[in-house]
Amino acid sequence: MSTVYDPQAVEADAQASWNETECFRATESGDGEKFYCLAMFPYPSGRLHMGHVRVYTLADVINRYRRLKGYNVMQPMGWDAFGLPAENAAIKNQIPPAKWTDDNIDYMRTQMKRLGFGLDWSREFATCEPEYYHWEQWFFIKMYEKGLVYRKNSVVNWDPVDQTVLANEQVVDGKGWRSEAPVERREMAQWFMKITDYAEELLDELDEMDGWPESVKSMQRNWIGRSEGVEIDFPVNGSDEKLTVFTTRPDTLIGATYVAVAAEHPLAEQAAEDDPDVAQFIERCKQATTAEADLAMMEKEGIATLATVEHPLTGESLPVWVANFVLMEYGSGAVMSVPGHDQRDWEFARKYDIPIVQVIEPVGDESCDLEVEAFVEYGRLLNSGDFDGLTSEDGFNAIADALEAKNLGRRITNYRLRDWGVSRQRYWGCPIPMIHCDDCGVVPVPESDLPVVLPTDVTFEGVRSPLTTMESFLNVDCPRCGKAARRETDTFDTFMESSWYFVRFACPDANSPMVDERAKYWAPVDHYVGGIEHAILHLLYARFYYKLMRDEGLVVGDEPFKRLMMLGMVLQDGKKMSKSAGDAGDPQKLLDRYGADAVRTAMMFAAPPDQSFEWSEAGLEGAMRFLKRFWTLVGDHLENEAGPFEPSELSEAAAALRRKTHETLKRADDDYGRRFQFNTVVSAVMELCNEIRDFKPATAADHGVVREALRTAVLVISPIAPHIAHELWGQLGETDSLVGYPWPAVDEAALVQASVEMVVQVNGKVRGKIEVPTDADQATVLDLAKGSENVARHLKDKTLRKEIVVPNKLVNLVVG
RNA sequence: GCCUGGGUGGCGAAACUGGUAGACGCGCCGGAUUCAAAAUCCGGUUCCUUUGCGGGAGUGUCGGUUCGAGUCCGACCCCAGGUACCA
Repeated sequence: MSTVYDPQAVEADAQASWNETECFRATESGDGEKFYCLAMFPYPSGRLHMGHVRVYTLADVINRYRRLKGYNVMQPMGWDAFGLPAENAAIKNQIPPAKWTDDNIDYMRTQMKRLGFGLDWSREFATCEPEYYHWEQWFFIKMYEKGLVYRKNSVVNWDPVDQTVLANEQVVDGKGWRSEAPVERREMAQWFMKITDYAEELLDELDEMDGWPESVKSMQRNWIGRSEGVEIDFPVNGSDEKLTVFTTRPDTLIGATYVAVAAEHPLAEQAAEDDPDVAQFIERCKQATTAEADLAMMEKEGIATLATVEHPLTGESLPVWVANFVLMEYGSGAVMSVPGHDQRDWEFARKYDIPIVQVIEPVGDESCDLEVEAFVEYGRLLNSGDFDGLTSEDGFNAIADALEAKNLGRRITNYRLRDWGVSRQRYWGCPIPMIHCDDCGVVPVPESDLPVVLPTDVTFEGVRSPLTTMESFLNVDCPRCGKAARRETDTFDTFMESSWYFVRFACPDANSPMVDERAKYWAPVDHYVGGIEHAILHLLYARFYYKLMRDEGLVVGDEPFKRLMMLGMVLQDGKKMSKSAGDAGDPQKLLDRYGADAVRTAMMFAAPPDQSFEWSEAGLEGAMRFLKRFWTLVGDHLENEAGPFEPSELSEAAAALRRKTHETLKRADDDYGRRFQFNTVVSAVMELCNEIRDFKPATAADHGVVREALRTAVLVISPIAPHIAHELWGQLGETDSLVGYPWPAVDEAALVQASVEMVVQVNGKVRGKIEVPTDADQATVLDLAKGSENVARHLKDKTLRKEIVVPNKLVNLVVG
């Protein structure tokens, strides 16, 4: 054994051995219960950054730990290859997106291999390959035929100078990032998938998902946003039309003093025809982005129209306003306003001198002063005619009944969740397999003509998608009537690819249909690891897609991810890595200098998985030092002859080391398997190594105890630092592969201690420590506590009022 | 704005079920080794006070519950993620 730890040599050897035995290649016939371990696949942005190192190391730790526990583990890797950055690179550097993407994949794959992840590379694919997106197109048409796909108008960010649609990210301070022209809201026909049909199931199932963090379930619940309320019709005066609004507070209906509609609402457009001021206001409303955060923080503005509606219960005439905070995308694009009992309406009414009427009074001691703010709590109805005196709950029902009786309203369940808009006006994505025919309208591409292949030999002229001007792509015969027609040039949202890739990994070569029987063995994913930034969108779309696939008989079960581990962000300059500029996050130079094990150990040791932290190289030296010490510890030990030992005949010091060994084993098992906290596993192994260092073995039996401790340390650290563990395992004379070696049982007898230290508090402050026999009775403990010197001083001349004993932990003596 | 997290020494953190706050590591200080340095090894290291024993304060801020609060409750401040076209 070399006395110097050389990570480059050790790591090359270990990796060669894994490649040779193909120990990470997964098959359905493997021994043990199946375990599908998956980290969210990366977007090939260029080089790995420390955020990637973190997520893939964490997943690999779980992978390797599960193998030690006897599972048949599958851990694949692939590439989420479509996306905006490839197009930006193409526009900037004139490199075709396909080439840019392929180069990035090659570089990142090499880096991943260098990190020693136990991946089954035979399953690798990139989503930009026609063999993959073929099935996405196929499935989309299936869903179209099923009525779960439809087309409607929806708002986009329009850059009037570049004549193109911008992503929210490409809008900076309301201006296009390249043109710097103010963006406009513009409506366009787009494809949608009916995720709202599954809203109830997506919501209700969260309650059963024990393997998901509460915070993520809570975010998804709020995002889906189920609410019970009433849909109310306000007849439009001078027309047969009705203005329909939704409210969760019909108890406040009598207090409605106006209604407000979105700028794109037909009533607003009608009003604009007669009133240039309204027309001008509507134009101004278009000078905004589509981002909800911008809209929610925007100054609330509006303009009155001459139109009025009739209050459905009082018959009173209410003015119709056009307001910038009402959005056509949400519900019906209209709201009723009750300024007395809704804070936003109150502020709006104050600003524009609209009457504020109180129709709810508090029943408890809440303050209510409509001069100061709206009263938004539930209470008792007043100024509401026949409904006066009812509680809000009863008023809700009485008013809903009255509306239903007049056929001007109905109780409904409303969801905040909106249907999934999947159209993107971009080049580097999966072509939407639809054809536009002048005679037949929209016609799906026939199954036999799939896939619609994205041409990769393209040049960017300006910023618009090359597809829009590529005649060879555009021109196609209508599959229905045979006349000349045109292809859809929009591509899919990239969340489409990431919504089912994890099923495809089970059978990456399946070619009819999208997945085969192997998917039923591997899916669902048993442990899914990824960044917290995906808590809502990706995970919700993937859950939805899995249900769609279930309903097609392609997968079994209702949910795609049994256990979910959400990682905090690795920050750089206070920002998430994928957003920060430069390549300071590139791990390459760290791998060259310290090796993969040190990088992996430092990353795992830095923080618990769910916590965000600022990456710093400071921990690398420490990790490297630890690995060197570990190496030397084993080397020194091997100079001695280790013999067998009888646990009951060990010296006190040797028994203490054995106890530490088995405590470490127990703690690590709990941290790996239950708590999913790996920084403390590293600490535990460091502590064990420190105790081995401090132990002075005198006999062959003592060396045997050290051997057991080192063997345990190697096994426990192996999921985190697998290369050095592979080498030291062999050095310690083990001939079986460490990958998948059975995790040893804890010797409970080794954990038993004769006495424990207890803390003695007086009035909650620590005043002494006592050594007592384990599980000593209360009287013995109290006697020892009161007799301890410093404690006795604090008890002197005081009256003992209370004695609290927490067995084997502490005593608290309360004096007055 | 709204939803979800987070805030503990000089720094990364630990404290799992309300029971010794700061394990483990980084950094720093002192020592050994060395001609010297690097590397390595040993010791110390929350702050204030004390020669020492000890005493006091302390987990973002303010308040509460409790024998006892980093942990539970209420209000607030700051930071991060998401906010439907970044992925």
